[in-house]
Amino acid sequence: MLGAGRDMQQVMRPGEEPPRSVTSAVFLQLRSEVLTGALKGGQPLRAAAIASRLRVSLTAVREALVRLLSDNFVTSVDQKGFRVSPVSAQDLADVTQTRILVEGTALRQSMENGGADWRERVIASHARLSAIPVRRPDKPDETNEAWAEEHERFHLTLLDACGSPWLMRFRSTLYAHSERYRRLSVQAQGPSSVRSVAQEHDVIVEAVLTGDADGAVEALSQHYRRTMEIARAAL
Amino acid sequence: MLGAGRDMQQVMRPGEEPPRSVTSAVFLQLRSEVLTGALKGGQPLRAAAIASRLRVSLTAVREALVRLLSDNFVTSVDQKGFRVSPVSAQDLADVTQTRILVEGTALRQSMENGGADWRERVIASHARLSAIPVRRPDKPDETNEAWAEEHERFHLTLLDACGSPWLMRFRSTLYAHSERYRRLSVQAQGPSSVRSVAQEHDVIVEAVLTGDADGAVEALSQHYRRTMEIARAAL
DNA sequence: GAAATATGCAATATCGATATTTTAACACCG
DNA sequence: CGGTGTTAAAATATCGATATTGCATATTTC
Repeated sequence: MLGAGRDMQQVMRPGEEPPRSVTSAVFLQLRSEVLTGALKGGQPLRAAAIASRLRVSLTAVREALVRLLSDNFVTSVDQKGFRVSPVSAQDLADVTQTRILVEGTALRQSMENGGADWRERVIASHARLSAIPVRRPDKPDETNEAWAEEHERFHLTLLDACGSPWLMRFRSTLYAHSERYRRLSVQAQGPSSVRSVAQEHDVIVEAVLTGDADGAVEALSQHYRRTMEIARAAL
Repeated sequence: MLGAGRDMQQVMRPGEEPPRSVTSAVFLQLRSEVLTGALKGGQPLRAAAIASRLRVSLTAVREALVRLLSDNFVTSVDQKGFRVSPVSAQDLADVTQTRILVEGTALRQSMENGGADWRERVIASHARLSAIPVRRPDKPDETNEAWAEEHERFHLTLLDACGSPWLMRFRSTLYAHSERYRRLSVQAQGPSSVRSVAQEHDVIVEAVLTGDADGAVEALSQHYRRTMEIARAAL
């Protein structure tokens, strides 16, 4: 199965290394499937079925499922197995609000702590992101994975001078959940609505470089609220 | 092993049900040992050794270890196994600061959303906590487990009207880590320093009942900063 | 003598098989 | 009918054994 990564398109996250164990490979695969919506919220995850589908032992699948508990992508009850965590409008609102709290705080601290090198990395990451189209011309109704990866890297860079491993940990989880909702909405509405995400990023970066913390946090918050509004329509 | 819970004193957390699987029992046991300091920060966790100590299979131990990753009580690297997460002054500061952010926000929201029933539960929980001595007369150099459980229940009650599952989830993790540091400091300094924790709780409750959100958050923050100061001395 | 490579051992990871528990279908009784 | 107990099937959880990997030490090579 360690070779299976090659024929199974997986959602990659910044700084993530290729799996060095079967369990990790299964974990990445299942996380991808939850994230992209191949596995739907509320759906039971039957270890045996997954094991035979991925040609892997039960043990490896169980361990991967337990790992998914960390991010709250699955839930479990003793003797009753695992389920994909459900999606809901309430959860979307909660994810968004909590994310604004966590990332807003982290952004402020990043702006305080970050030096010239940090600002340069923000500029560079922003430039890289701007160069990637949100949708690929050949597949306009799916998420462009290259964009998605660079998009997280950009938001990560904005915050990574904050100096708080705990905030960054929570950020990571909340980002992943936001991303699940975003992908759901992309699937639901097709290529039609092309929102001006790029412009929103521009506003954030400008405020950051100006040193306007309140403005930057507000722009970031708006960015997430808009993401939420669009995703809510898709539920 | 499911019977082993009886002869292994375990740290219980509010609302936690007794384990219905071997894996859960091992998980609770190991979490207790990390929390109480029986397993020290940085120490490798050898699955085989734990399995034979607890008379349980490797699989159960591995699953329990993977579950501990959720709370960041252990870390792991593929092919290199598991380690107890280290403690440090920086981490203590980060836990405390992040906790103040999360719980401060949750407390504000709780005060907005919570009705008369909530305020009554706060009063009741505070009363129950006040009736339990911080140290048991017979074992003055250990944590009184009954107090510890009610103490978390009190802090939980303060926030549980906030309406944000995500904040409550993060709260739970941060509380557990704070508790680890607190227990380290109790062991380090013995029964000598009896801080006026009860008074600090009184101040919080008074502000809550008065409807003074800023005061309540500030009192809560102070409470945690003092906890941190004492714990820092023990590192 | 230092760097690179082999070797044995200890620890991790994976597997297939088995035990236990839940679930749902169905008969039985009130 | 509605509830209750029984039981077969399905799913989860656990185990012991094996394969794989990493690490420290010894050995070779330059």
